[in-house]
Amino acid sequence: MLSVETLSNEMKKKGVRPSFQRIKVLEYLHQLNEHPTVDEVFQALLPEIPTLSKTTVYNTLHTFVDAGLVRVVNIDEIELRYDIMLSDHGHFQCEACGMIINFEINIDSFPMNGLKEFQVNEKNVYFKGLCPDCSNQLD
Amino acid sequence: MLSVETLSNEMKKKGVRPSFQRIKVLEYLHQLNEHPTVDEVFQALLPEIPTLSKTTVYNTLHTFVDAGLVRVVNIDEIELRYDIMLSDHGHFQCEACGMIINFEINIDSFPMNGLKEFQVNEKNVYFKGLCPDCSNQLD
DNA sequence: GTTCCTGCAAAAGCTTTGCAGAAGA
DNA sequence: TCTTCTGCAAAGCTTTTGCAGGAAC
Repeated sequence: MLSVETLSNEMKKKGVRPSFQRIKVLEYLHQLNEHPTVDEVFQALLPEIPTLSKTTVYNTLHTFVDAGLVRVVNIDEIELRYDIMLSDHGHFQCEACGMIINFEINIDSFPMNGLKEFQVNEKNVYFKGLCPDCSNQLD
Repeated sequence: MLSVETLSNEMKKKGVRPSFQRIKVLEYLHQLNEHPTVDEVFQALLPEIPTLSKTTVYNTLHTFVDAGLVRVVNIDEIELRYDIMLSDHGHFQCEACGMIINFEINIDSFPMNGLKEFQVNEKNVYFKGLCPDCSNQLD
């Protein structure tokens, strides 16, 4: 559990003003360590912040993405998801239960052709399939 | 330019009835060889098929995806895109002009950990950055 | 005092659903 | 005849925008 000061400093370093709502959103992303949708963040914080509005969650997540505190994960075909883990990694989504996990992957070592003159700023890898639990249940 | 028979056979092989609208959509995907959105397909075919409805484009693309004739590309954060190229490849999207290109990539050779017990059915790689043209214009 | 943040309400945009008529097997 | 396909209209959902009040600097 990260302290409020740690979270505040993380934001200040990126030029984001640490409001109460923003601290709570960032705290939630850190402790969940998953890939929530906007609505999941909103629903999770609503009991603690009854006056919270979904607009604020949108604003906050956009601010975080712009500041480089959070990454957008574009696996789900309906809703955007947000990931606090900024280092290069892949995502795996189970087609049965929908869960998303990170996995280590060395993206720089990819053998690729045709991008020699391109300036690559962002690399994303996502796989889909069945997680072990769902795979066993289907047997 | 693929003939109507070739396109029809491609559909029949996958159990899709080759209607006029479906042939036109598949023909467009083949000849464009890019990654259009639903609306781009719709706008492109509207002059030729003035009675075409966007619902039909949605229906057709869903049918194609279900039949394995087309893949969904999930790069753009707003709209879904459709790709006629079924072999493994990566996508690169230019952050300035928005264009999307395919690039060769040997996904099976990825060094990865943590997915040993997972059944992987689909692999996606997309990069973002600047294409050579936009990169030069910014200099 | 000025700028930034929050959150309600409304709008916008993409996608899906219901359904009736048309087309095809 | 029976199933499938098309396309209009309406609904559903996620996300964005406008704006007014409040908080922070």
